[in-house]
Amino acid sequence: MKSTWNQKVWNLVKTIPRGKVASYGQLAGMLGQPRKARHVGYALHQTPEDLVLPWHRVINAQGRISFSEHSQEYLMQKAMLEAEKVTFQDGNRIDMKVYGWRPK
DNA sequence: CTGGTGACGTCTT
DNA sequence: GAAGACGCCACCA
Repeated sequence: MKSTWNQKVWNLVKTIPRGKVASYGQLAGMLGQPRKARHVGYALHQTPEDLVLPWHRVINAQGRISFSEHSQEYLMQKAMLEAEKVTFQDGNRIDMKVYGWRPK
């Protein structure tokens, strides 16, 4: 099977350690395509239901969840992160200095 | 092939 | 700090 962009993204997201978070732009940069940050998010949106991914560990460059605060997705993602001991500042922002994934 | 869409990022007011 | 404009390009109809 040919490797599509989506599959590369999914494969990378699977490597994010528990308790850490990464931004869309950061993931895109790891794939050698810093300008495709938007497509990282798009790829996650296209994730099949039978594929289990730690998608909740992916946030935007602002350290915020990209969903609306009123959405069910936002609440679920936040809950998943807090379950991994990831705390929020001001109730809705993540401190990237502390929880940012720093791969070597 | 063409066009619309969009879990984003960066620059400019 | 906040808000708007623009660029980016994979995927789908």
